[in-house]
Amino acid sequence: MEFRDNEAIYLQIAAYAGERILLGKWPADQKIPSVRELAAELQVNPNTVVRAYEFLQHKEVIINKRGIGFFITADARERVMAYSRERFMTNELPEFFRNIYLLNISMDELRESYEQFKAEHYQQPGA
Amino acid sequence: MEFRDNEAIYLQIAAYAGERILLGKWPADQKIPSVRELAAELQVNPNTVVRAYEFLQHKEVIINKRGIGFFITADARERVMAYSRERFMTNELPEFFRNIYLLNISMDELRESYEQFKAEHYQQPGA
Amino acid sequence: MEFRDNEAIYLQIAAYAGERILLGKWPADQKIPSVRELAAELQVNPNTVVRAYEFLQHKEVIINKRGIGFFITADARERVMAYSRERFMTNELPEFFRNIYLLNISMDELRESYEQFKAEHYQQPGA
Amino acid sequence: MEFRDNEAIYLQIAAYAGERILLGKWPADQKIPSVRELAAELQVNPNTVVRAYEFLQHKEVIINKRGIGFFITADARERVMAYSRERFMTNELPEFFRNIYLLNISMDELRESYEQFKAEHYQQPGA
DNA sequence: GTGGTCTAGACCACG
DNA sequence: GTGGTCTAGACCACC
Repeated sequence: MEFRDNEAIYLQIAAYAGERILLGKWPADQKIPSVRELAAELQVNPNTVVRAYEFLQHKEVIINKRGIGFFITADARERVMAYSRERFMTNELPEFFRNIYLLNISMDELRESYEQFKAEHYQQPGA
Repeated sequence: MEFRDNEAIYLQIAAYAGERILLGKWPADQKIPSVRELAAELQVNPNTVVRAYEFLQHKEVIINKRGIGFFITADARERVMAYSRERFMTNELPEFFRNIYLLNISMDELRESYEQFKAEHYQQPGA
Repeated sequence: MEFRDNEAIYLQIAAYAGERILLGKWPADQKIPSVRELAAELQVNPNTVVRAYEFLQHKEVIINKRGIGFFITADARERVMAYSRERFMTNELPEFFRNIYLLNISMDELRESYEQFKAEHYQQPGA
Repeated sequence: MEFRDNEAIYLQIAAYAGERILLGKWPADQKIPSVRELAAELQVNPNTVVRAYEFLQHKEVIINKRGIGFFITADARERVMAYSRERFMTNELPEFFRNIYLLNISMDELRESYEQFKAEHYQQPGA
């Protein structure tokens, strides 16, 4: 995994976890990698993973079973969806609309571009 | 003017200037507010406006006539359009597509929401 | 039994044992549950019960008869009372007073709340 | 300032700030010490103060004005009162009642002890 | 000057 | 083994 430098690494890790949850790859009650494991895998300092997990724990997306590790909460999916949508609506969408207006980009262009994006990134293998 | 806290203030000021240029409110060759004027108006540190103007100057959108002030360059509009579009396409759009896919937001929802946004922000009163 | 997450589980188990002793439910010389029994009942790691029993043994509240099990000591009640009171007076009470002062909670409120607490938790049914 | 070792230092710092706010020593809109200042004063690592300030910021008790520092929010007092009371009621009070019941401590003893405590710690000089 | 982040490394309690 | 905390030190963007 490679990190963009315009966003804190620990937030990118949290976002990555959120994405896995939304995609159903980390179902409820499943144990997630330990701090040390994930740090080794991502080649970051364990403290950075700790910060990411603190964020998710604070959002009640994961929960710590002491001495054992972190687990996905029962309603993690709904929670991730909720705060992601919240963030999207208030932070990203107005900026996005402002940009496409000023740059004179039409919704039809977007639709086309989006189809291509989905095909590239989320293509189902059996298509 | 109020600033979002997820982006540097000087960049928001530069974006504000870019918007005025794109909307034709700051035409070519026009003098723009002095650093001190704008700092006072926006209630920010003058250094912050300096950084914004440095950014615009570096993009050749404004030019400094020493002792007089900053002026919009002849092809400012094209330049703003160019680098804004560049930034939009490479930075924002992929992230945006990823989000609407994960959050399951349809293009039809977006279209509707966009119409409302335009009505609220860019509606000319005498149309 | 459910555990609070602001205190070590083994200490909560030890406190639970102390409570039973103070309430006279575990009289002197009585055998207490084996480590494995209690671990199974509380659904915790046996090591956790071991630590709780070590704590109580160190306080001379229980004693190990090898091959047989743990037994309540003759003066267990007095010992529990002593160290609990010690802990209460030096650790909890000052913090408690500081809190009710800052939060502006009166002793009358407390008295009322306490009566309710006793009624809920320690009311004997046949009174 | 000296720290107890049964609670994280950063939480003790946050609690110290909360106390100052409740006592009116840090009124709304006031700037609080910078991370580095407070770290030097308390002789802890700056990161530890950062964690304390993160906690308070998350509770909306302080707010960061970028490049300037942290400031007490307008309703900081109410917020500190709210979450402190919440914590007190759910975490400390039941434990406290359980203890005084088991230790057979009367409310009259407490009242007396409390008066003494107040006299020692919060005595007004002009009495 | 301000806070924000990250690394490296350590120690600890807990299960 | 697990996470939680702290230190030391560094670099950075920003105001």
